[in-house]
Amino acid sequence: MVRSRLPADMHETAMGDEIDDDEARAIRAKRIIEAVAAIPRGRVASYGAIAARAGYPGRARLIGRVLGDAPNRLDLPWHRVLRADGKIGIPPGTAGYREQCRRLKAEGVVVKDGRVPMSAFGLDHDLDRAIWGFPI
DNA sequence: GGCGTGACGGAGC
DNA sequence: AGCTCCGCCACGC
Repeated sequence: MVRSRLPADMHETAMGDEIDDDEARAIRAKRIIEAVAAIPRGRVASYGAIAARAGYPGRARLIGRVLGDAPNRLDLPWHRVLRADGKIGIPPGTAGYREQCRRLKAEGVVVKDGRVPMSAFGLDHDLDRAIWGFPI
């Protein structure tokens, strides 16, 4: 059993439990998948927000990696994850890009030129409404 | 063990 | 809005 040397997984081993790199990857994937699964239908979140919510702040790129490896499960709303500016992260012209557009529009999310207005569909929208009583 | 790459993000211009 | 850098870091050569 090899202790994980992945820098960001050190907190996993801080309690003294021995884990190898594969297990560390599995834990990361699980947390990230759960965070993605928690995005409500018709709403979107940024890679960075999911990273933070999964316990990996500042590591937005990790989310793209995990989602890229994850199977295209129908029950995993991977399409609700976008760049911070609302743009689709998958390179335009690819099948994945078109699929993401399709799945977003299918649940009422507005996609214009490969971009979603985060102010209207991002989770902050709900937060602002909860705090202020209306979207700001 | 370097090195380039990327489904990122923020700052600066 | 767009375009550099720069920090980030797992992966595959």
